[in-house]
Amino acid sequence: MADLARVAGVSKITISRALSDSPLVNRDTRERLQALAHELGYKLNVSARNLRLRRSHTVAVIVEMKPSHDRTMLDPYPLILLGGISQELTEHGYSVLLTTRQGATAAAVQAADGLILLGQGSRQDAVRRFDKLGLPMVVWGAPGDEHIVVGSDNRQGGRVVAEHFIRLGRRNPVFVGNPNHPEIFERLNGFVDALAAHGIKPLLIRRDEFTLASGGDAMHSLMDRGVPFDAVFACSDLLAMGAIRALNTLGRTVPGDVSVVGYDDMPLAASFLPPLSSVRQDWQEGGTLLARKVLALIGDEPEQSETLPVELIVRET
Amino acid sequence: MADLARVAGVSKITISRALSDSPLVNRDTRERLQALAHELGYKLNVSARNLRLRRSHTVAVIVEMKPSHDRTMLDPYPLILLGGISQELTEHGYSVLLTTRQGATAAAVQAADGLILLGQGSRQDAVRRFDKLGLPMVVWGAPGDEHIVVGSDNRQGGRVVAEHFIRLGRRNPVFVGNPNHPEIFERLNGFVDALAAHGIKPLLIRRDEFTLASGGDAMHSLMDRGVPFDAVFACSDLLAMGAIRALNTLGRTVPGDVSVVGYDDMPLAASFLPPLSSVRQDWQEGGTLLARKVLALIGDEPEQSETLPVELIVRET
DNA sequence: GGATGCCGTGCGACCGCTCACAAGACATTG
DNA sequence: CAATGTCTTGTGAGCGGTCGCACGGCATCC
Repeated sequence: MADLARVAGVSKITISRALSDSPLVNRDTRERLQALAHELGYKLNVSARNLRLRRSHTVAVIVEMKPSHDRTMLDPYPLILLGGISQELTEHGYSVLLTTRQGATAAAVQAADGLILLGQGSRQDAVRRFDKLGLPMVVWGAPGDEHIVVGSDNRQGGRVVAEHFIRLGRRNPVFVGNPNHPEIFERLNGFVDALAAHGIKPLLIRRDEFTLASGGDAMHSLMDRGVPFDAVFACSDLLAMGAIRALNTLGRTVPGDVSVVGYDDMPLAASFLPPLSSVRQDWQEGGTLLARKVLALIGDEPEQSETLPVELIVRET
Repeated sequence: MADLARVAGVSKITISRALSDSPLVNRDTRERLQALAHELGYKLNVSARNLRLRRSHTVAVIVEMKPSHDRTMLDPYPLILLGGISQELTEHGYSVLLTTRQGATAAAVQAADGLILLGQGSRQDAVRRFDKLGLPMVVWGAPGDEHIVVGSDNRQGGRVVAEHFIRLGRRNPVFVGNPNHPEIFERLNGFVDALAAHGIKPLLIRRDEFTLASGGDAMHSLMDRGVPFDAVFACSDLLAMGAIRALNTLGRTVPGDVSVVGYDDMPLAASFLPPLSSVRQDWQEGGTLLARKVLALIGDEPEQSETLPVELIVRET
């Protein structure tokens, strides 16, 4: 910058002002200096500016990346969140620093202006760990009192499925999933409450893995125990698909004998045989919202948790 | 750090050295200062260090994130790459700065010590754009002369499928995919070459989208044209699944009448009905390799392109 | 005419860290 | 005893920006 100043015949500070479009410098000078900087291929030193301004224009996104550990970062859908976040932050001149929980001790994270936590659903302790960094922070998941949380309305998700089953005349619904996970616990709650209004109490089959095998396994154990059931609410599409396959093998038809609803509405759900009914969340919007709230917090504006509506996509199952 | 130094009764530089485990300071002093720093909750100012050291310990990963634009960042599998990259970089004290091509002009990218490009397969021009940053750079994709590239052996991928078809006695194979994409072009080449050794010339059905619908559509157009075929090599699992569904609808059995092989071996492939044969790439290893090579380049060590072997998983189709 | 104001620009300091270099304490050597 | 070396610590500078404050030039006002 000193070089540039010498070439242009002005002082460093004028360059600095010109490049940041400050109205303090004369319009003509400003444009001349900007053109010159561009021409000479001048690149601002970000580290220097970060040091002086005491901010980094960076938001750290901390994800759970351990494979096969309830919902992992490698699931495609949570990743659309990342897309939404990235887009929104980029638009506002911020960068995304991607880390795992393990890597979050790395130096660069501490330099971030804000924090977004994804997929930490079942680990409130992990979330709390980041409190002490004292950074503006927004969390994806089920709302709680401790943090600013953005998430889908999982309770509504459970409710709409319950109402769907009621409408179909189902009387013995089953819930398959892991209620330790706060988001799924909410789905279960919504499901149970809405059914209770009709005097129905669903059966809970606890399954921690979100896999086809796990869904199939759940159906087998149900049949083995001889429990009567005519509807399955699986808290992921893969579980639902696994369940349907298993039911067919076991000689029960879907949706004839049993109705099945999944969660997330993954692209394949529509072309599954039979096409899978599923609850859709707006991940993209969620990401945008997460980003917007961190930015607001960074700008010292007050913010609050927010819940996004979900939509039941009724197909054949 | 000055404060810390005052409290500890030493100079700034001794603190600095102690915290970076420099052997220059006495072992006891070092441990005492480290303990003190930890106790007082001292956090190194990363921006200051970056400025002084003229490096950021950050690698920018540039992905293609536009939805529905050949392979997008939102496909799950390319994302395992990101997992591998992240893990390897974190282990070496580096951070991942995630950006899209659009966001890559943002200040922070220029501060990165290195660059990894993902999913820019069909846009060599885009890749070239980053050359002028003059940063150590590694690209995922098909090998070329211009850059250091890490990628799967797509040619081998095509070859093993060809050999598989030959072994099954198929004489009229079809390739479905987008040959404009360099990686897929390689698959096609390997496929064509291996078949040529047996005097067979496959048919190419050009499809740009990697969707079920597109796969089905390809089969319909084949049947409409009355072209005889007994094997389909689809360059993605979704295309393959769509093709199988369509073939069934059209009254042709898989694998009775037609053999089908997909690509990527996504988790659902194994539980598809019938279980899908597919070519598997080692994404995780690819990510690790990408990261390792950037780090080497950053450390001024010479590096070269590398190709990873693929594996044909033969299932029922 | 001098006081007052605005506009555009520049000087010097400083953000927090680490480098080159120096220097004191002590042991070793001839 | 001085010369030399090793070990440990400190001094001052500077990485490349931006902030507070000051300054000169010109128009405006009474």
